[in-house]
Amino acid sequence: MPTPTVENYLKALYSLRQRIEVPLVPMGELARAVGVAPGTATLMIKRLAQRELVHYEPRGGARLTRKGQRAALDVLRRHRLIEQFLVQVVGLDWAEVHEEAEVLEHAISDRLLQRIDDMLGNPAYDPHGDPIPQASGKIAPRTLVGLDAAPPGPATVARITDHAPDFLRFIEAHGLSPQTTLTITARDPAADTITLQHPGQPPFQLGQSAAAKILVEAQ
Amino acid sequence: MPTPTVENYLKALYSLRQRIEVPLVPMGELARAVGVAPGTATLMIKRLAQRELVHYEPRGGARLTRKGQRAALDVLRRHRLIEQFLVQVVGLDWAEVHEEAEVLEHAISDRLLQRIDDMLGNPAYDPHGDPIPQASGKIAPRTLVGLDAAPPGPATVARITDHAPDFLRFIEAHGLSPQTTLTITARDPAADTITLQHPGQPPFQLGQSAAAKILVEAQ
DNA sequence: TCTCTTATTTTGAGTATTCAAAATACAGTT
DNA sequence: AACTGTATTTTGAATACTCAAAATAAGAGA
Repeated sequence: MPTPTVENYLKALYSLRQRIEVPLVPMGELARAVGVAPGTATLMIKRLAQRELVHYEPRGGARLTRKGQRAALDVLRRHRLIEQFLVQVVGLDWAEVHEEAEVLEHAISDRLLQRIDDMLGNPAYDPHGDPIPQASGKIAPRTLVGLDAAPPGPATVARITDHAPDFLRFIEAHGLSPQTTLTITARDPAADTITLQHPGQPPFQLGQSAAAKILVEAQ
Repeated sequence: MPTPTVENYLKALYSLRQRIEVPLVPMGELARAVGVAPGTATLMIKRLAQRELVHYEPRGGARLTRKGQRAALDVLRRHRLIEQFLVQVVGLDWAEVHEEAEVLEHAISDRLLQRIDDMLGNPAYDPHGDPIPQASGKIAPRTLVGLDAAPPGPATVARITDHAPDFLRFIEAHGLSPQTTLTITARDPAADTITLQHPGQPPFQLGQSAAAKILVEAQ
């Protein structure tokens, strides 16, 4: 029974390992992600290593063990199912649900989670297009490309990797929510922009860094 | 911003003061209600007194201040709205929702609570018939009598004061849920039972202590 | 090899909560 | 008025988490 704090460290470790493709997550990174002083992260990681949730190399960094990854996926499942529930059933704005889920994921019981999963019909993705791990810990595999790296032509938005409310509102306002299909009409490496177009609408530009946060189905 | 622990002490103080009609709640009572050792309760109450949430008389007991009562009603509101939501929207069994709400009441945001309140149409009562305090802290006043003290004749169940899952399942199985109307046909002080009857059904008995936990509208 | 910078670890200390057990106060006998 | 039982308070210690600042290690450059 990990505490909410422990769950947050595991979750952070999991997603940092996804982003940065490094064998070990350095303590500084982790501390920043969790929002604590570096020394605090070191201390906590040593405790987690004792519980065999992480593998820790002093001055090197840490990585989840299989056991730790299992626990992290469990939290992620709760988080994403709650997000989907809040949008689908409760009708909250998808820009707001991340913060809510951040807290509720540590409070929800297995029974309630199960009920929610049933109500939603075992969804595979949350409102941001993030895959929802199954109770077994399995995740539906998908190959996605950032909009910045996708070839010109038609594309279907699959996932938004930045959950900041402002960014999500921008995404929504520009019709870039998951499931939307649009056309990549041009790419300008010099200006660092790509040009997109919705059917029957004027084309518009997106900067490279914003485009990178929008993943589309790989053709 | 009280911690979950503090909220639980305030809630316990509030309901103990309802049940037992005493000016001060003794530390022993409180400790038992919160589930901690007596010394722990004393310690905590002294801290709460410093924060002006309770009035404390050493060797006498404690009672909520106006500020403390406000905070307690706030928790109670969250708890009961969550219960009503879980039964009404999520479809959980009313015997189970108490424990769920016990945890979620400390995790839910004001925004989500507001949304739930709207969805449910500002309910005045939760599934057990307990009144839901309004955001302002007001509670709809009602005069109820225990089934053990109600006069013979027709009666409408309004509130079940014992939230133990087993008892609630018993209540449900015997058609004694809130809103149900039935007839008190007899009262036997010697045998310590009262006899009830649903329209068109055979009468049945209830012991005095069980009957006391079932409140009906006072005629 | 020496030195410097930077990241990491260690140390000392604080908050919030808890318990067990010793000390104390009170109330009710006798 | 002394005695006893019970409830309460105090004390000492533990757990889980945190920070700030001092100490240390490792890599980069001279």
